[in-house]
Amino acid sequence: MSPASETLPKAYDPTEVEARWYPRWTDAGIFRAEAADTLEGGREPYVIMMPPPNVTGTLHNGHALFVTLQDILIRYHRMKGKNTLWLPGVDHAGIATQAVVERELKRHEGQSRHDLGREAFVERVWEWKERNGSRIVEQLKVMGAAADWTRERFTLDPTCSRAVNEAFVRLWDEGLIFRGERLINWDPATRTALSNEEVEHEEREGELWRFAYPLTGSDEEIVVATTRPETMLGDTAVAVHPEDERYAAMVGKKLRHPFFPERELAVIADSEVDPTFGTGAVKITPAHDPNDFEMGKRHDLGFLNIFDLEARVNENGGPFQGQDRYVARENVKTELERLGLARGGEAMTHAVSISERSGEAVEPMLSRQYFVRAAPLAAEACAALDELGQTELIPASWKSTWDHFMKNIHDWCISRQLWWGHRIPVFYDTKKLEEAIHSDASRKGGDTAALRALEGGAQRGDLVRLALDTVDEDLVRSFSVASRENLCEGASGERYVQEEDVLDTWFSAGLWPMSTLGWPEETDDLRAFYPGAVLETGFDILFFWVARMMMFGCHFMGRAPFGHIFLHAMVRDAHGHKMSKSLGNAIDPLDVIHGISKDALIEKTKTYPVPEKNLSRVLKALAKEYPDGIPASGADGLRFSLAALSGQGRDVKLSIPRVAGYRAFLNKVWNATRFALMGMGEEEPPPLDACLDRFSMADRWILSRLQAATERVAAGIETYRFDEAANGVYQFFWNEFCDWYIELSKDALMPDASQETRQTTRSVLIHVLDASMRMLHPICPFQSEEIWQRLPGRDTRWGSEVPFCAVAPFPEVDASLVDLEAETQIDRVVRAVSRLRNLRQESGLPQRQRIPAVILAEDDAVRESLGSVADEVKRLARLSELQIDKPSAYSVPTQAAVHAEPDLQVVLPLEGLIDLDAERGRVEKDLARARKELEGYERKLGNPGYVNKAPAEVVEETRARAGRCQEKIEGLLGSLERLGAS
RNA sequence: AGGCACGUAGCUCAGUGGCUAGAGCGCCGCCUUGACACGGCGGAAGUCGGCGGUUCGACCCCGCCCGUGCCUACCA
Repeated sequence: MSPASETLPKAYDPTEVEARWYPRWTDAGIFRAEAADTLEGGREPYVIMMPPPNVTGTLHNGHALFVTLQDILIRYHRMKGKNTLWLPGVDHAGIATQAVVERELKRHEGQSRHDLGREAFVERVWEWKERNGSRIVEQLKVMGAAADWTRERFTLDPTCSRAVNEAFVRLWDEGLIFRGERLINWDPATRTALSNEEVEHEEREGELWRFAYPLTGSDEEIVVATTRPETMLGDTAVAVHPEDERYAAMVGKKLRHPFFPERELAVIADSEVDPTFGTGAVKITPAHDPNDFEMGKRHDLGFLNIFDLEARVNENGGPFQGQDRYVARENVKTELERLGLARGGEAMTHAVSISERSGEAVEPMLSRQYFVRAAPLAAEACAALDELGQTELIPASWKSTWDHFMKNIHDWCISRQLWWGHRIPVFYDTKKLEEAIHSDASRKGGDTAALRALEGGAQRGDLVRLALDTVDEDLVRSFSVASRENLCEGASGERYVQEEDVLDTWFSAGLWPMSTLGWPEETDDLRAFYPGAVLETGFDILFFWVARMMMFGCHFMGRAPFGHIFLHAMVRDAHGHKMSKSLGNAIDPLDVIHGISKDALIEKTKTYPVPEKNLSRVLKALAKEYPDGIPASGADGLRFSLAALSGQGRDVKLSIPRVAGYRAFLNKVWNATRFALMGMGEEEPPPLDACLDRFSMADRWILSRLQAATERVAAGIETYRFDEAANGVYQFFWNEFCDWYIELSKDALMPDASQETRQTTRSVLIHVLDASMRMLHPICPFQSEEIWQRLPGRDTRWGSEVPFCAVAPFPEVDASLVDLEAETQIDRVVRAVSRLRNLRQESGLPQRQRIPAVILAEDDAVRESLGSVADEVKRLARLSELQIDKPSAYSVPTQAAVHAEPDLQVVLPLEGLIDLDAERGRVEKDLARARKELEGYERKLGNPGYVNKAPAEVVEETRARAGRCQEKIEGLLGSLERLGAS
C-alpha cells in the first residue's frame, strides 16, 4: 500500500497532464458524431458550428473565449447524453488573406500579384494556407476543443464551393441577386469594393472650408462649405433648403464652375438640406457622396466620377489629373484662393469612413457591382425570431439593435475585386454580347466605346469588361448566365467568359451551417444536424455573419439555422482596452497556457506592428504590467478564468493576477485529491449506497451541498451564465468541501477511527470527488479527466463502457440526498468554530496556544449535536478543552470573551490571558453595532405603514430579529459589566 | 444626433423590492496544525455615480443629470 502522496506530486503541473489526454480522447473517437444515432437511434442532437477563424491567422484571446464557452456547452451536453456535434473549420477570409500574401510577396520577392498573374498568385495563397492553416487546429487542440475533426471544413473546399454556387444561382434566378450601378464603398488601398459592414466610422479633426461659386451672368455668388474641397471637381449642383429665403431667388439659376467654364451647375432646392449648417448651401457631388448621390437621383443631376481606382484624380479633374485626393485637396484650395473665391473656414471634427481592412479612408464611388437584395431575406430572418420563435437572441438586449439593423438593411454588395475567394459563377455569353453591344449603341445614337472596340476587333476579355461597365444594365443581363457548372469548361467553353470578381467572404460564411453538412445535397448529416442548437460568437459580427446565416438558413432551408444566438463579450486587457497587436497589448493564449518570461514577452511584442512612436511606451507598460512575465496557467486555468470572468456584460477583462487566482484553485483541487487518496492504496471504498445508514452529520451535509452545487452549475451552463457555473464549482469545492468537509472528516480517517467509519468517509470523499470532477469537466477537461481516472473504484462505479470522464454522465441532482437538517446542524458548527476563532484572535491569543472554551445552548438537541462533533470543534478552533452546557449550569467568569449567536453562546474564559481594556473595546464595538442594528428594526416597527402593509412574515421576521438583537445587547452589557467590575 | 450597455471595497466583478450588500486579487496581523505557502486562520475597507420620484420599504423599479464604453447614422 503506497501512500498517494508518493504517486501524486505535491503541486499540480498542468503542462504534463494536459499533453496527455487530447490524443486519447480523439483516438477513442469520442468527439465524433454519427448521423445515424439521431436518424435511427432517435438520440437528440446538440450541434454547434464553430465560427471559422481566418485560415492564415493565429488564435488570440478572443478565440480562446469562444473555444472555452463552446467547448463547455459541447462537453456538458455530451455528458447529458446528447448526440453532440461541434463542427470545426477555417475561413478563407478573402481580403485579409490576400493582403497578407501580397505583403509577403512584396517583401521577399519584390513582386506584386499582377506580376505573378491570377493563377500563380492563387496558387501561392493555397501554399500559404497549407503552411499556416494547421496552426489554428493545433491551438484549438491545446485549448482542449472537443471538436469532430473528421468533419473539418474550409470555406473554399469543394463541398462549400458547391453550396456557394448553388445559393448564388438560386438567388439570381429568384431576382435576389442583381448587377447594378450604385454608390459603393471603395477601398483605394486594397482596390476593392467593401460592404457597409466593412466600413468603420471614425471621428477626425478636419476643416469646414468655404468657397464661392459665381452665378453665371451676374455678380452674385453662392458660398458653400465642405470638408472635402477636392470633390468640387465633380460638383454638378448646389442645393439649398426650399424655404431658405436667403437663397430663394437663386434657385433655378446656373453657377459657373471656376475650373471648367463649360460645366454649368444648377442651384436646386431640396428639403434634406439643413439651412442652419455651414452656409445653408451644399455643394453636390453625386458620384462621390451618399447624400449627394440620392440628391442627384432626385433631381436628375449629372454623375461625374473624378477619381481612379486608387483615388487619384482622373481625366475629369482637368489640371488636377493624377493627383492623390489629399494632394488635390490642397491644390484646389490654393487655386480657389488665387481666384479670390476662398471664403475662409474653421476646424471641425467630422466622421470619416475608414476601411476596416486597410485603415484607409473609403472613397464612395459610382460602380457596377453585384448585390443581394437584402430586404426580403431580412424579413424572413426577422420572422424566425418574431412570429415563428425559432431563434432566441441572448442576451435579449441585442434584440433592439438587431431589429434596427434588419429593418433598415441595405442591399448587400457581394462582389470583390480580389483573386482569393469564390469566383462569381456568372458567365458572359460572347455571342449574345455582340447583340447587346449593338442594341446599346443604337439606343445611344449609334456610336459607343463598346461598339468601336467590337468593330476594332478587341480582345474578348477586354470587350466583356468594357461592355459590363458601359452597356445598359438590362442588356448586360441579356448576355449573363448564372450557372452551377463552369461553362468555360467543355464544348461550349469557347463561347463563355467568367466574371473575374470573387464573392464577399461572408457570402460563403453565411452558408456555413448548411454547407458544412453537405447542402444542397440531402445528406444524412443535414437531416440529423440541421438546425444547430446555438450559435455562439462575439457581438461584433452580429451583422457580418449571424444575420447572413439567419437570412440564408431561413431562405434555403425554410428554418433558422440555430435555436439560440448567444453573443459573448469582447476580451480586453486588464484595463479594458481592446486587445490588439498594434496596441501591443495582445496576449497570445498559448503564452498564458504555457507561461512566458518578461523578456520573451517583450521580444515578441517587438515583432507586432506597433507604431514606432509608441513602441517604447508600450514596452515599458508591458514590463510594468508583467514584472515576472506570465506564469503558466495551463489550458484549464485559462478556460476557468475566461468562464468565470464572462458575465453577461460586454467586456471580459483578462487580468493575469486573476488567472493566477483560478490556477490556485486547480492546485487546491489537486491537493484535495491527494488528501482523499492518501493512505488508500488500491483499496476501493464501498459504494455510497452501502453506507447510507452510517453517514455522519458532515457526510450528510456535504452530500446535500453537492446537490445544490450540481443544480447551480447545470443551470449556469444551460442559461449561458458561465460565471455562475464556474463560481458554483469553485465555491462548493473550496469553501465547502475543502474548508469544512475535509477538515471535519480528518478524525474519521485517522487510524484510531473504526474501520467502518473510515470506509464510510472514504466512500463519501470519493463520491464527492467523482461528482465534482464530472461537474468540473466541461470547464476544465484535462485536470478533471486526470483526477477522475485516478479515483479508486472507477470501473466498479462506471464500468468499462465509460472509459473517460469526458463521456461519463454529468451529475444529476439526487433529491434523496438533500438534507436540510444536516445543513442546519453543520451551519451551527461552522458558526461556533468561526466565532471561537474570531474571539481568540480578537483577544490577541497567539495561534499556537491551545485554550479552553465553553459553548452554552439552551436547546438539548443543539448541545447534543455540537457534542457529537466536539473533537472536531476542538481541533478546528485549536482548543485544549471544550465544555458544552446549559447557560444556567455555567457562570461566566469575570474575565471572559463572550459571543452570542441566536441559538448558542461561545465563551472563552480568559483569566490572566487577556488585556482587559482591549476586550472592553471589542465588546463596546460589538455593542455599538448591535444597537445600530436594533435601531433600524425599531424604526421599521414603529412605522404604521410598515406594520400594516408589509407582508406579515416579513414583519414577523423583523420582530424576531429585533428580539434576538435585544438579547445580544443584554449579553454584551453583561460582559461589559463583568469586565468593568474587575 | 439616436440607440444599447455600464458606473457597487484600492483593483476586477457578483448581487436580490424587505436578512447587518458579497467574492477573488491586493492590503494588515497571526500560523511551517499529519492534502495544499498556488496554503490555513482572523481583520480592516463601500454615503452601491448624483439628484428627484414611486413604495410601508429602493443598490434593485421610474425620470432627469454627470461620467465611461460600444453600436448605428447622409448634417456637407
